[in-house]
Amino acid sequence: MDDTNDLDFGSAVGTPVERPAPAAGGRADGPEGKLRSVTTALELLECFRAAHELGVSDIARRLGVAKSTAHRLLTTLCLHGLVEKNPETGQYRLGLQLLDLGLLAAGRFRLRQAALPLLEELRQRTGCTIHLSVPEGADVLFVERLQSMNGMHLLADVQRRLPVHCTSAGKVMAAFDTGLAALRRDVGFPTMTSSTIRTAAAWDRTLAETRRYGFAVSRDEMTSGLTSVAAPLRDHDGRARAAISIVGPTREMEGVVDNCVRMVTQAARKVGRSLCL
Amino acid sequence: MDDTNDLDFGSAVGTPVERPAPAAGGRADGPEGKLRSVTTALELLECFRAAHELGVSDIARRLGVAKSTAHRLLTTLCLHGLVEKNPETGQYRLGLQLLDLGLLAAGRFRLRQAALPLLEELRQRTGCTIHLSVPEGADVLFVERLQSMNGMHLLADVQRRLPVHCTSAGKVMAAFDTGLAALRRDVGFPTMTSSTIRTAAAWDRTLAETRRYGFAVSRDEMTSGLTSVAAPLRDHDGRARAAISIVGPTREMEGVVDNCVRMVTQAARKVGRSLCL
DNA sequence: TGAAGCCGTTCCTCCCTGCGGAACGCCGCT
DNA sequence: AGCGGCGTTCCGCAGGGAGGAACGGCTTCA
Repeated sequence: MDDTNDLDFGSAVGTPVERPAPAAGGRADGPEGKLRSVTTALELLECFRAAHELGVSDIARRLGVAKSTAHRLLTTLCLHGLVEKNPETGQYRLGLQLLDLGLLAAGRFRLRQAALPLLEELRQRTGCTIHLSVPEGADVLFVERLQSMNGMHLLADVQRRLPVHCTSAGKVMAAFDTGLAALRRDVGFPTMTSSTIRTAAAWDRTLAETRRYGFAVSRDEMTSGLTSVAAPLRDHDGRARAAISIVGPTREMEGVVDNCVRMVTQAARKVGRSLCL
Repeated sequence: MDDTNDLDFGSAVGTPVERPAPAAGGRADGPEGKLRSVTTALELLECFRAAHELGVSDIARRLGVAKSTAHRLLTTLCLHGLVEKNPETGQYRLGLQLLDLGLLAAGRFRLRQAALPLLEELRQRTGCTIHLSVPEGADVLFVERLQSMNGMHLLADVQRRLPVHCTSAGKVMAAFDTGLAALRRDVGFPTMTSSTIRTAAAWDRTLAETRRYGFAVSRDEMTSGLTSVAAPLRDHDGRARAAISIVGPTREMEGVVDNCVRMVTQAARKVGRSLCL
């Protein structure tokens, strides 16, 4: 039926994905469709792979359900904008909201895919651990982490989610995302080490500085003994959507920060370009 | 026509969903949605606007439903690939299938949007009616039609969906889409006028020729007295996804076909480029 | 170190929701 | 007119889908 998904997604990508195979295309009772109506709703959407516009009866036939059922599903999906009714023809077609959700998902995936090779290159050239992160609430979430031996004992217990104000990736994203910066200001600045930013004034100062330079450095602000350098990935509006960062032991980073800044900035720019952000 | 401006929702998402007390008949009809489970499933997807990865309990809280309900929804969505479970964190995130569906919708919409200004330009420069079409089954579907005075009486009753073998747009798409060509060959070649293609041999010959030239002309093949010229919009694989065509009275088109070919080809190329197909 | 608090997952029960079928009004075709 | 499509609405019945409790695994804190 479908499954001709030739979009080259992260095949060589790190984390695998738990997914128990698509429900075998046939009608009949899906062996393990748990929520009937949700399942048929999704099958309904799949129908639009075959045709651009479809009528109620047509869909009912394809799904093997009663006309009334198809109609009910369609109006529900319409309400949420996943499907639209073409007033000219009275037929239904995929809606903008679906496009919107798809783009939401796309952002995350394309990001990782486009970034990975460059992250790997960074790791090899620096010998440090490389992070790819996105903002989430008032925190930064590490989407990808390429570990290195260097200072591993310090990184071993690093979380996947950290407050935005004590990581270089967080600072650089907040600098180019006023919403994110404000969110953290509202939530407050928990202290992690003696170097952690702890006042709104210091926060704003840091952001202004970061905006000026275009990158951020965090020295012992999250974990003492660890330094990181980050550059933002910005979309067409200039808003930061992600960040790439290099993390290493502070004492080993001392002399090479400038070099790291150069490399991470360049990598971020490259990824941004390849994504047409 | 149905322009994208009248999307009344899109912000209808944030509604905190007040739960009717369990087991109490407090109707009060949910703010939206006829199918409860489908609606909450979609609201669930919307949750991922706020955060990249979410856990079961978190989602249950956001939706105001029981943990088990959220879990059931998630596993169902997982089965269809709209959501994935990150085995590392045990959390859920948007899945590839969603991206895929989004792209499906995107194709249709971005196409029209990108093409419209160029179609308008074509209409003004040619004084003819301009069509933007996509394949659908073994037919061609007109997604957009910019009417002109020219030969209006002939076009008045033109359908929105026509067999692929008797329109220039259909021929040019079939030429660069073997699946489409085969589908029409299977379905057969209904005769519309004396000029209509009526054998598989003629069909294949026409397609080969079209491939060679990169455009197609239909003279009286659908409606006698009407001539059209079409150029394809091809994706990165070279497969045709849509076509732009110029339609006019045969007697007025006689001398200007070459000109039309030039213009329609150029317009198609421009649209293709702006879509990064 | 043990208890308490999360978490995700499973099971069970009961009632409401969402199913199919029938009926309606509307078209285009014969 | 009659027929056979369409999309839409209504209704009654039953099974799907809701919540809640229980379980095992984890982290946290006293």
